[in-house]
Parts: sequence; C-alpha cells; structure tokens
Amino acid sequence: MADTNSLRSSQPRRRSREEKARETYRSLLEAAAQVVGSDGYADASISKITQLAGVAQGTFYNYFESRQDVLNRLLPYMGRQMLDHIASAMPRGLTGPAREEARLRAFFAYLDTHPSFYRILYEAEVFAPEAHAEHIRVLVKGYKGALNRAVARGEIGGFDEDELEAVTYMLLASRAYIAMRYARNGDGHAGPVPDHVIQAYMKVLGRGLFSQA
Amino acid sequence: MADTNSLRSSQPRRRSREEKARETYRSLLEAAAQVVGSDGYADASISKITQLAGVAQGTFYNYFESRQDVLNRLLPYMGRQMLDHIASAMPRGLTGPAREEARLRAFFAYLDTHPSFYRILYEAEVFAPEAHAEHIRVLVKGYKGALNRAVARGEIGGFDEDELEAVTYMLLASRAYIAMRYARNGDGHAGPVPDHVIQAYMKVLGRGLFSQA
Amino acid sequence: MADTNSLRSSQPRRRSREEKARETYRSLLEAAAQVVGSDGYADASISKITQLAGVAQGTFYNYFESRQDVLNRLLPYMGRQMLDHIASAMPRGLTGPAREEARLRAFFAYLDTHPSFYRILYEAEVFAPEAHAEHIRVLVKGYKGALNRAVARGEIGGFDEDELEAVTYMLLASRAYIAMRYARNGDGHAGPVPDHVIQAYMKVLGRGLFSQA
Amino acid sequence: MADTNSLRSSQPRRRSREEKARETYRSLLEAAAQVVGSDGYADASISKITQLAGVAQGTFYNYFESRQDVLNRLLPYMGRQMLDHIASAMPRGLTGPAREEARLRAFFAYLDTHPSFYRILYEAEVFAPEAHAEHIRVLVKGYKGALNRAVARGEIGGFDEDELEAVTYMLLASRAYIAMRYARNGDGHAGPVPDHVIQAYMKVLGRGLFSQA
DNA sequence: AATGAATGAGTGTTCATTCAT
DNA sequence: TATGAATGAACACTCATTCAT
Repeated sequence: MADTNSLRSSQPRRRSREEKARETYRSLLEAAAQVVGSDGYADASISKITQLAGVAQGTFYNYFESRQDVLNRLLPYMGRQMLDHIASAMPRGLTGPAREEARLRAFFAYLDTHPSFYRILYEAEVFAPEAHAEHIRVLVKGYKGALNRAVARGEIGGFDEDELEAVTYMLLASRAYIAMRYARNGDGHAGPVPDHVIQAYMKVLGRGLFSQA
Repeated sequence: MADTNSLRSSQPRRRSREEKARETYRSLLEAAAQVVGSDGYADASISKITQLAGVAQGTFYNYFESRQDVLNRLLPYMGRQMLDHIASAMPRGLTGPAREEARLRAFFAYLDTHPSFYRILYEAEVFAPEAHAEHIRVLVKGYKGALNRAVARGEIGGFDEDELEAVTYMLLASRAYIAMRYARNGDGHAGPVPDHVIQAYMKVLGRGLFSQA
Repeated sequence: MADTNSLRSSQPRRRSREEKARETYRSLLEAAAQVVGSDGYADASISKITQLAGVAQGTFYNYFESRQDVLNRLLPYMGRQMLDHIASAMPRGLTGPAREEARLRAFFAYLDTHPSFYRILYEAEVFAPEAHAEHIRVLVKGYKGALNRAVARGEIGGFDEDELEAVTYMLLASRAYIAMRYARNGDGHAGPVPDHVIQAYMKVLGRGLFSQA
Repeated sequence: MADTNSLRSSQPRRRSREEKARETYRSLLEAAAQVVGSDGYADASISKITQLAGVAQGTFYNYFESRQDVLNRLLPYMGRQMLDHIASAMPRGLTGPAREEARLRAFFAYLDTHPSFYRILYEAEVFAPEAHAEHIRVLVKGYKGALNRAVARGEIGGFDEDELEAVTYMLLASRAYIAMRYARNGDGHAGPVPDHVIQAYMKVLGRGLFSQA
C-alpha cells in the first residue's frame, strides 16, 4: 500500500516526513510534561499543551488518542529519563552504604535539574494510576535487585525475601517524602537537600540495614 | 467549630437556629468526605455533595466560600478524627519499639475501618496542598515529640534535632507507602497489613533507631 | 425536603417558579422544532436552539439530558399537536370515503400551517428512530381503528385483519409522498395540495377500498 | 462515467494511467456505498471511506470535490444498479396487475439481497436531497410510462395524466412504507415481505386501478 | 496522481457560582 | 436561610479540507 516507487530515492523524502512527525510527537510530549509540571495533571488542557508545542489543537489527536493517553505516557517517559540519569551518574565500584548514598544523591540531583518530575510522579497515582503502578513496579524491581546483591555480598543480613520488599518500599517512601519536605517549596523546587538530612537517612540505613545485628 | 455536643440535649426546642445550621454544616462536610472518599477530589462536585447532604445546591454557599473551601476543610476534619482514634487506641505504658509498633498498627487499623480516609489523605497533596502541608506539620510535630521523649528515656541516641526531623519524615513516608502497597487494592482497601511487613519495619527501626550504635 | 413552610402562602411563589420553568421548557422545545424544521436535525445545534429560545447554553441542560433527548421529544410533541389539530378539524357525522377525504385534507392543512412538521417527521426516522417508530405505531393504531369501524359499518369488505394493516401503511405512505411531492418546495412548503391529486387519491381508495368487489 | 468494461481486456499493460484512476474512483464509490449502507450518511467520514478503499485521505479529493459530492453520487450509482437489476428480473410478456405484482416482488427481492440500498435510498432525502429528488423523478417517469402503456392497453381507465402521476407517487410510497414496516428490523433487513401484504397491495390496486369503474 | 500530517472551526457537555424568589 | 433555575466559561474531541512533499 505504500511501496509504489521501488527506489531508494523515495527514502530521504520519507525520512524527512517521519522525522518531522517524530519531532512533533516529541515536542507535544515535552510540552505536556512542562505543563503538568507547572500546572498539574488536572489543569493540563490540550489547548495549553498544543500552544506550548506550537501546533494546532487538532494536531494533538494525530499523535495521542486522548488527553488521558498523553498523561499516561508522561511518567514512563520521564521515569526512563530519570533512571538513565541515575545509572549514568552512579560512580563505578561503590558498594554497601556508600552505593546507597550515591543513588540517593543522584536521585535528588535529577529532581533538582528536572523540577517538573516531582509533580508528574506524585500526581500520577491520582491521574495516571496504571502508569504510576508500573513505575513503582520497575523501581521496586531494580531496588530489590540491588538489595539482593548487597545480601549476596554479605553487606546485609537477617531479612528474608518478603521483608526485603517491604524495606524497598520504605526506602522509596523515604526518598519521596524527603524530596517533598526538603527539595521543594511553593514554586516547584528549592535547591539541593541539606546534608544533615542525608546523614540521618544514612544513619538509619547504616544501622538498620547494613548490619548483621 | 465542630464541637456542639455539649449543648444538644439541653435545648431540644430552641436549637432551631444555630443548631440546625451547625447540623447542616456538619452534614455537608460529612457528605463531602464521603464523596471524596469514593470518587476522589476531582470528581467531587457540589451537586453530588449537596444531594448526599439533602440540601439544595445554593445552600452549599451559605456554609462554604467555594468548592475549594470545603476541600480544604476535609483533611483537617478527618485528620483530627484519625489522631483522636489512634490516641485512644494506644495502650498505656508502652515505651521503646513496642510503642512505635503499637502506633503503626493503630494507624493501619484506622485505615482498615475508614477506607475513605486513605483517599482523602493521599489526594490532598494534589487538591488541597495547604491542608496537606498543615496535616503533615501536625503529624511531624507529634511524632517528633514522641521521638524526643524516647531520646530523653535513653531509648534513642546519636541523632541531633534536625536529623530527628528527617527520621520522622522517613517514618511517615514508610507508613504511607506500606499502606499504598499492602493495604489497598483496586476497590479501596484490602484488609490488614501482613505481619512480615510490620516485622521488616520494626527490624529496620529497632536496629536503625532504637540502638546506641 | 421541600416542605419547610407549611402555609399556602408559599404556593403562589412556587407556582411562579414552576410556571417560569415550564415556559422555559416550552420555549426550548419550540425553538428546537423551529431550528430542526429549517435546518434539519443534523444542523440543529444546542447553540442555535438556546439562542433562539433566548437562554444560555447551559440552561438547555436543566431541561434536557442531551441533544438527542430534545430531538427525541420533538416528534411526539408535534405529532400530538397534529393529531389534536386533525381531530378538532374533522366534521361530525362523516362516514365512508368522505370521512377519509376529510382526514386527508385536515392533514395537508396542518402541514400547510406548520411547515416545520414535515421535516421533523421525515428526518425522524434517521435521527430519532424510536420516536419515529412510536409515532408510526400511534398513527397506524388510530387508522386501523378507523378502517375497522368502516368495516363494521359495512363500508369496507374483503380484507382480513393483517391485510388491513398493510393497507394502513399504504395510506400513510401515500399521504407522506403526496406531501413530499405536492406540498413542498425548496424552502419548506409550497401551498395547498392541488385538487386533482386528492381526486386521484380518492378514486383509488373509493374503488380499491370502499367497495365490496 | 462508470462503463469501462469494454476496454479492460484489450490493453492489459497500458491501462496504468486512466484505467487505474477509474478503478480508484470506482473503489472509492463502492467504499462510500458500503460505509453509508452500514453507518448511514451522517457517520460516513472520509477517513472511513478511504480506509475501506485502501487509499490515503488526500487521494479522495483527487476524485471528488467534497464529501457532499460523493454522497450525491451514491444514489444515482446505486439507483441505476437497482433499475437494471429489476429490469432484468422482470418476466417477459406479463401485463396488467400481474406485471405490477412482478415489479413489486422484484423490488423487494433486490432490497433483500442489497441491504445497504435501503439506507442509501431512504436517508438520501435528508443528506442528498437533490439526488433523491432526481431519483424519484426517474422512477416516476418510468412508472408513469408503464401505467400509460397499461392505459393504452385498456387495462386502466378513468384517470387523466395528472391523476396518473399522483397515483404513481402513491405506488412508490406504498413500496417504501411496506419495505420500512415489513422488510426491516433493527439490524438492517429481516427477510422477505409476507405474502398477505403483497395480496393486500394487489387487492387495492386491482380494484382501485385496474378496473374501469 | 498519491500521500498523510496539519489545520481550526465547530460541537456537545459539565459545573462552580450567582441571585431572584 | 433555603431554594434551584440560570449562567457562561471552559473543555475534550471530531473531521472535512488543504498542501508540501
């Protein structure tokens, strides 16, 4: 249905169209992220998004099935970005509590440079619950893997598999609440997390988790 | 603002004016709580609330300035109820980790018997941010007091004031995420939190907090 | 819920409100009929209707559940009007073909004075099929009754019950097509039906129906 | 405009240009007929039509001026098909009422085997009024010719030219309403028309038309 | 001739809020 | 104070049509 010209010559043209489409998709998604970041999911109207993306309202529906569709895609998109960021920011060779601390700092650093992420993540449980659940699932899986490797290394002991999952939730929870309290103000964000907070976190973890009791 | 119990029985006839108004206010607030609990803040329309309260739509604006106004009052109202419930459920004389565990269990028990509270609390950060912040502030204050008393009793050591606040946030966070993961399913709630989760929580706390390291 | 004042004095006020509401309902319905009559169901927008009725768009939804709702009510409303008109226009004491002719002329007379009715009726099969089916059912029932009485009077013979129903449909059909051809032009209507058309109709009927063969 | 059959086989290679275009035109028209038949004119979108025809949306406008344009062409296209079908299905040599009955049965038979035609025909008065008027004009002309021949044969008498036209409308009307009532259900069609209905039709006609009174 | 992304006017519908009664 | 009809701004979404490629 699309192969009338059997020559290569049609490819560069095609490419250009496809690429343009991809760009439009990208700019709509980025615009949505920005709008949700500043106004929240509830006030993220199609009109705001398309205006920010510089396209007509109707164009939106060439790329997304509905408003909810784009909201659902936001967290996966940003979440992957965040994980990539953290992965690339993690120093090699760290183990034990030091590794945990690096992970925490990388997370806060990402938050600091991507102020819209907090709101996208937080409100997702309300406005894009499936995406949120999936995001948490991914995070938990990665985290549990890390904890299990620490167990294998003998850094952690005395927790069975199920308990380790519960601990994972506690760690993720602590991250989120610390971010809420110390890395935000009314506008969106308020600079880096104070050191004493990270120290407290590490103290509880160092004693509570990284010890054979 | 909501404590009229002492007057009710003494003036069975004359309560018409003020008393009736208070009743209407109360029933509107309760209706709002119920609606938000089951439909969420976003879908809590004035029409639903007034219908459930059994008054006309216009009546609503004799008691609240706006829709946002009633949403703002919801969490303080329910939060106080929850704190009272927990306070009265706490066994006397417990100290140390045992006291902490009792508090945790009381919280989960309240959640289990008041399924609408979870949603009111959780969505509040999105839809009634100031009320949510205030609620957290109240919780933190109470919690920090408890931790300080534990410090005074010599049960906890090695954390300065600021660090203790950070720890408080970690504890509240853990509560919330554990509730999210273990005390809910699609409908609203899914029975009590499994014991091994509470054990994991207590393990981390017992080692991480209640120890002189 | 509505009986706070137990006195009559509240009734006149009530009445006034209720009456006003009824008026608004009426004017919306009439506006809808007019708009559909001139623009057709497809182009009958809420905005046109409310503008013509002189109320805000939102007001529409205090009286009708949806656009389709008002479209559904149009034919029953006009259909009853038409039947009332015909009933009151029918001379007393006529029987046989003369009675049939009077009925036909009354129908065309109604059409002539209510030009929107033709379109409302005709397009209803497409846009309000249930209302149309019900309308036809009512018409057929009335018509069959009339034919059966003619049979009882011995004016008609040689048709069994089922055949009589089929004949009813032929009569209604003829009415409609004659109206389409002879009582309309582009605008909406084009004056009365020529006499020779009615004569042709009566000839076919007189010989075909009102005879013992 | 649609008769290219004679050329097809002679130029198997060269048909690329013009022939291909005709094929596309044809497939768009057929697609439109199918879509309108199942979804109705109102829901026949260009997107549905082009999708069914297997071409891009833009291609549509190389063959039709507008959406309305294709809708206008539908009934003439299908109507001719129907007339051809009926003409070829008519037994030779029939005259009088028998001929009329055969025509009626052929019409119902066509409807039964072409369920989409009913909708295309019926809704045309609403959505393609000019095409509908033209279609009726063609039908009437053919029918009047048939009746005139019957008059010439002495089978029909007592109607002048104008009256005969009115009768024609009555016959077409009866066809349509009988089809509406007896040859359709919710889905689209419901099998053949019962015999007693055709008998009733023939009785009225036999007495009312084919008699010298 | 064929494509399909872009357009934007237009639609039905919702709902917090107002206000005359 | 209670009522509930009226309001109108706002929204998500559709689709015929255009046009650069």
